[in-house]
Amino acid sequence: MLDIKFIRENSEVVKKITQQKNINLDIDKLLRTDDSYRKLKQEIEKLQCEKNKIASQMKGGKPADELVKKGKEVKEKISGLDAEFKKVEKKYNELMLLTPNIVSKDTPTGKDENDNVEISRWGEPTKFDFEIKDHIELGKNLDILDIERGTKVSGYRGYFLKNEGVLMHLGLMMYALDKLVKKGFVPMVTPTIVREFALIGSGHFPSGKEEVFQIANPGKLASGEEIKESKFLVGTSEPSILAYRANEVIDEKELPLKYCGFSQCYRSEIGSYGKDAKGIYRIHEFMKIEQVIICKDDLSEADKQFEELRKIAEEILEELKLPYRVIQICTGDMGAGKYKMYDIETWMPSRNSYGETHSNSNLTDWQARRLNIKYKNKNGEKRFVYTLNNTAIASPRILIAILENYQQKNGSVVVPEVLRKWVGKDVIG
RNA sequence: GGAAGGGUGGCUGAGCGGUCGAAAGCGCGCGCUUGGAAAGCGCGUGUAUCGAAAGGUACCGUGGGUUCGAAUCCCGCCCCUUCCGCCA
Repeated sequence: MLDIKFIRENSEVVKKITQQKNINLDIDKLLRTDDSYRKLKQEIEKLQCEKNKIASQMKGGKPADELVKKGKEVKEKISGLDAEFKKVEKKYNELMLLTPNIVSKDTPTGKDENDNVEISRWGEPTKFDFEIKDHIELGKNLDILDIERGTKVSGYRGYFLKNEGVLMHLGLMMYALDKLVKKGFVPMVTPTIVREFALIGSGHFPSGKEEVFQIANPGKLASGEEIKESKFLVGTSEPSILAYRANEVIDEKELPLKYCGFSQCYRSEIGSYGKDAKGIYRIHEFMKIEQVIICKDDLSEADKQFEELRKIAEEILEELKLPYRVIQICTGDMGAGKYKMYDIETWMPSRNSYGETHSNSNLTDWQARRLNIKYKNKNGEKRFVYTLNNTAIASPRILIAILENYQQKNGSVVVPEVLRKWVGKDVIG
């Protein structure tokens, strides 16, 4: 969310960014709603003042008929206006939740992913002097990945990891976790089942709701039991970590807060049925270590943390010796809440291209406003915090890059050095 | 799953229809006292929103209702605690 005052005073800026982010939202309508929201509120407050005065005249003494009558009249007026106010307030809140964050000055303006800008590259696409196999074939031959039985059991986009596939998958998690803990991040195992407010807070709701699996629908079951509240499966531990601090005021001394969340992640992938249909690039569930930083509302501080998050992800890929590039995401490809965003893409030989493995975002106070997370600064003022996040590692997608880049002519796969401790061998196969 | 009791300010906790934005204690801040500190004493100490200000309004888990008037009464929901049962 943005500050409504900011929207009032900079409506042209907000309109422009709404358009640049391809968001279907009428800012003028928001402003009109805000206007009637405030007018109605003031009217109601005036009446409430009257109501309170009448009531206080009756303190102690016996109710005077005349006053009771007057009080009733005021009450009716209030309830009339209140119905109207509730409607306007609801609309206002809906529109506010859809309002996008502004973006950093260096964010490229663009329509879609084709306008993203590559800003750096590490390593060269791996060269092979033999015919390469893709991760599906490698995984099958080495008996570490079974997609056929995965779909048998789980359906489209299902998979099993087996043997060294599992050791590598979990080894990646432990490797990343270990690194982050050493860098001072607080490790967290977070809920993957969350209430709606967490997803509204992170900005995954209301737009993007179809991306999320809902696992409880309010209503009566055939058994007669009643489900009273919706529950959802998170697509990343970010919503859980942020909601962990919802409605809190954090002491400035505690900042920046650095968390790394470990969780299974669920994505419905509705709207991308035909996309990346093969292999384990686009799947319904995966594991991820996510980095989250909560810092004070200072752009240069946030930028520093943002770059730090990026550096950690790069360090991980470099230690895994996987070629990657960093892309700066343009306005049209960015997501409503983002102020600045990089994707890191890792070289995937079978795709003959880089594939997204990390996503790094600075949301400034856009999430903090939704979740009501503040900090108290040295002057005793309460300010909304800034929030940032980046992937540390997400698997099994990263296994595509590892298996394919590390494959050898005989079909075996060399285990990246940093993972050998967990896999227990140098070569698979 | 059964039974009971609860959710009040940074914390503990009183209030159970008007005098309550809310006692008291702790904590915190300022001052007095002191060689300095502790103790003691005095004063202050929630948030949001509208307003230039005076001041208004809202908030006692949350959403409704009753009432001239609700922290207090009634209902839904969320959460917590205790006991029993079941269980990875």
